[in-house]
Amino acid sequence: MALLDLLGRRWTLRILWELRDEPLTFRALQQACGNLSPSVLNDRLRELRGAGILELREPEGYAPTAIGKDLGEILVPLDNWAKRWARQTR
Amino acid sequence: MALLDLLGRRWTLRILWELRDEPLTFRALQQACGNLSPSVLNDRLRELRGAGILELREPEGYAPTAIGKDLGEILVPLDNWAKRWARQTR
DNA sequence: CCTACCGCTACTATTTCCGTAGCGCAAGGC
DNA sequence: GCCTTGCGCTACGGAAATAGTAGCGGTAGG
Repeated sequence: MALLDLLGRRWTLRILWELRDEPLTFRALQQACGNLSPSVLNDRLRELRGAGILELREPEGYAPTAIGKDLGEILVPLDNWAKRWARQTR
Repeated sequence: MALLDLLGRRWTLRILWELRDEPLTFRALQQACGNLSPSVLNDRLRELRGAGILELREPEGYAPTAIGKDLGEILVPLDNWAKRWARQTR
């Protein structure tokens, strides 16, 4: 799975998560991720755009492509799992 | 999502993926991940054990816990998505 | 002109990761 | 006894990724 190499980078999953329901500008995305470094953010965005998962739509900002949206939906069961998991580890 | 911080580390997803259907020993797991450094592998294993997702079962090796198995199953749709994605980006 | 926002780059410091070697331990031959 | 094999794992130095801060060039509006 080459995908795991792409997703297994810091912030990649988080970025997809933040963009799951609305486009965000570069800076809004940066804030949403807790003011992460613009250098790293730009690296991730370049990778995700290169992979055809995200795109930059002026003037709304960054948004998932069609296939990117599908990937975003896979994160929903992941979120549900995370809630159960948080309940258990507490 | 604190989960994304945990999963958004190199090799974490890959480790879960490799353990999805059978337990592996430390070294077998290391091989399965392309001979990754034992130091990093041990870091990830410690984190995943601390999170209650994996456990070390003697003598079979590392295996997902009950809740860890559930997480592993979420990776299946992710794999399906990856196949479609690979077809498209080609 | 000045202000405000945009995407993004440059640079350095810190953290993480990689690669290699090898420890201590237990089990199985000989 | 004692040698080999495999186990989980640690130590350590160098390489690479990430973080943090400052600021560039561009556009739009007052």
